[in-house]
Amino acid sequence: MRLDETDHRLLAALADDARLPNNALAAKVGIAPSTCLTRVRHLREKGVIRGFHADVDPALAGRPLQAIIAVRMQGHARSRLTAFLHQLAELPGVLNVFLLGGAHDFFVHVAAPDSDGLNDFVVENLSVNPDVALTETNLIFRHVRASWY
Amino acid sequence: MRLDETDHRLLAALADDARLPNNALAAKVGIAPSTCLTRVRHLREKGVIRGFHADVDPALAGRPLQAIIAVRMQGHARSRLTAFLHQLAELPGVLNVFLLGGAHDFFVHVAAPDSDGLNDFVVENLSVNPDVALTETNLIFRHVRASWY
DNA sequence: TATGAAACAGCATAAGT
DNA sequence: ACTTATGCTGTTTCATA
Repeated sequence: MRLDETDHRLLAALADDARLPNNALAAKVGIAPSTCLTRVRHLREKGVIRGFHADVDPALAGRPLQAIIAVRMQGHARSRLTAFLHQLAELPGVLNVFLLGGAHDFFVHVAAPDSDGLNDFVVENLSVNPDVALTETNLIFRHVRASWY
Repeated sequence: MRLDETDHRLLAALADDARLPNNALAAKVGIAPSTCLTRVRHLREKGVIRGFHADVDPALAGRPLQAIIAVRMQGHARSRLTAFLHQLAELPGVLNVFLLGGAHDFFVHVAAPDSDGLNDFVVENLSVNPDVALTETNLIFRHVRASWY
């Protein structure tokens, strides 16, 4: 699939404001509303746009403490990596999970209510798992969601 | 600010689908549309909802190669951390920037068109900066955006 | 394939209970 | 906080180029 300049401008506009009405979006990009509608629909159907999400501030939603936990698995557990990836993503407070190549196997981006909650998360969901070799918790002081789009 | 059960359900629903119409949202949560409208407005005004964004697949938008680059700064550059944080967030291809406590100062989550593009990013934006002590590039094989909400 | 017009449907808003 | 009513805007379809 090939994206032209107009598509990129549509993506940029919707990444900035997912609720931009079709009329306003069309005007912003310089095409007719009907054209705009079909283009956006195509972008969704092709999977270029995966969805529209509200960006909730974890701190104001009761989880002020964020961390990225680096996880290394035991060598023999390689076959279970993908299953574990999705298992982690279902846990409360988990924001993102990254499957990596390199020194670590996972980065788990998590938001916890407090220090105890974070510790509990690591112990109960990671350390307790015999496939997990080691974890390394990095506290997040600031998180900037970039505008790219 | 205190969030009740209804607020949490609103947040969960909008985090899942930012474009859910107010009517449908109200029905889903079990409140009247007008009540729903005012509650969502409050959540936005208070900053609990920071915005609504389209989730664009970087791979299908011309940037199939993702990485998380760990960055350590020189000791004397601590005062410039925040400025650098926002500077990084403006660069093309940058998805997230995390300011950390611990062994590393930053994690930079970036999407590049290819291997050369990724290398260029690290060299031109990080290595070239005298405040940067070292970088460690971790390739991302899979990325799951968790459903928490 | 993009456009423009016109009919339709559906929502946001604000009143009153 | 809910219900109802109103005005309006987005959305869709179709014909056209």
